[in-house]
Amino acid sequence: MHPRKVADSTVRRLAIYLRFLEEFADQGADTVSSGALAQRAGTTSAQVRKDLSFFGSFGKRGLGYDVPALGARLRQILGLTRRYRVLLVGAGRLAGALAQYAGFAARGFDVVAVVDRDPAKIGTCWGALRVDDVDRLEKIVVAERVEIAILVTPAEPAQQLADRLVATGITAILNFAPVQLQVPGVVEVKNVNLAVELETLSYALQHREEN
Amino acid sequence: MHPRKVADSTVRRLAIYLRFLEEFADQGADTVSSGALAQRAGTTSAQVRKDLSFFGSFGKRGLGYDVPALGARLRQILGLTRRYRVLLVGAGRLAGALAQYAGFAARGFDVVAVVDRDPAKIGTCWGALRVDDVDRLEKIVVAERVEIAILVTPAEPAQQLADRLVATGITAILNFAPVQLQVPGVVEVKNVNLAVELETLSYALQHREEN
DNA sequence: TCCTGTGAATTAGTTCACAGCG
DNA sequence: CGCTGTGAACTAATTCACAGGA
Repeated sequence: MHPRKVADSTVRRLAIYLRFLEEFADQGADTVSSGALAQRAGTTSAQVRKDLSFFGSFGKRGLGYDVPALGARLRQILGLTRRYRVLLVGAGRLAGALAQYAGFAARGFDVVAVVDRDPAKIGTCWGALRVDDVDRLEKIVVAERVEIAILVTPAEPAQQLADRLVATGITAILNFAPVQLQVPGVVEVKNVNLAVELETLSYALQHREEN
Repeated sequence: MHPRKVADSTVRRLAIYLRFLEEFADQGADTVSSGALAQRAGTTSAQVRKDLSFFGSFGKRGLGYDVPALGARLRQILGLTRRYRVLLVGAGRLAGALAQYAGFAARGFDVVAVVDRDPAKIGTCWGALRVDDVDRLEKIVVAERVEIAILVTPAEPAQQLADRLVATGITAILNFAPVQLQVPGVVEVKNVNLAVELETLSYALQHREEN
């Protein structure tokens, strides 16, 4: 049922399939084929079937997949049957965008606190949230029962903040700082580097004509 | 020199190496070994050497790589020896964060225009930028000589906007909308899906104990 | 017949290991 | 010696192709 190790690329695609499954559900479809999902997700039907097969077989031959059932199963696989309490470390513009981002709340990720170092930001309100002093990070993690931290700081303080987060027992970090965080093996880190994304585009532009 | 096809994963790592190379340069180092770069970037020395070897051999055996020379070469490979004119399509909070993001400007990506559909946003100013009407998208792309578009809209209008961008001749799109854009083969698209990143974290949390 | 589930084949990507140059 | 550059070996991921159930 749960294989030892599933590729990160597979997990990402499952999340994407779930998004399109919900779209199909909204349109009232009750079954969907691997081919139809693949088309929406930009992959192949074999890839969809293989990805799903790591977790069991939920399709009906000749028919496809039951839309609500597969959706429920994907949510279960992805751990989306419950809500998560998220802390934003850093209160810059990007943090502000993430705090309001409907896509997080819709998937069960609730931003419950924001901290920053800048006295000018501390105490200001973001909707229902109040920006707190980063000095109180440890207290906040405990009091708010934070499970996931999103690091949205410059590169320099990121490692030290990660160390403090890990010390409080946080085991999941989404890192937007352009550093490779050193953390114990039990801590899950996913890195997002927006500049790198643009740089891969400029690479592609640069090299396109040369083929 | 420029192989037919270099893996996306390699290009991403090159961008990351460049970031750490600049750090080494700031610290006054004049040479760096593949091992030192690997440590910072969270990979192996063999991986670093292999990645670089796709584009030539710039190291000195027994010594390592010349920091400024390798930096210049990586910038050249990644197409970062010039500046790019970027259009933001969508003027939400995330777009606002991207418009101000120092990491883009530092790498040569200049946001030269922002468009939105919402009359309440059109005409408002973001620093030196004025939010323009999305109806004028085609005119703006031409007048501002836009080369890269960043799509920061909800899912629904994204494909239609991509079609319009492609029609104007844009060949590079960074897409934050949770859809798989259908574009001609000459157009480069990179997708960023922030919710998917959190979902891979929740997957990891869900499955960690089960090993 | 249609579409899934899955071994097998293939392709892609990473790591090894060592020859060779500074 | 030390560290690069690179074929060879290995591992991972994707695609093929088809048996088999609805």
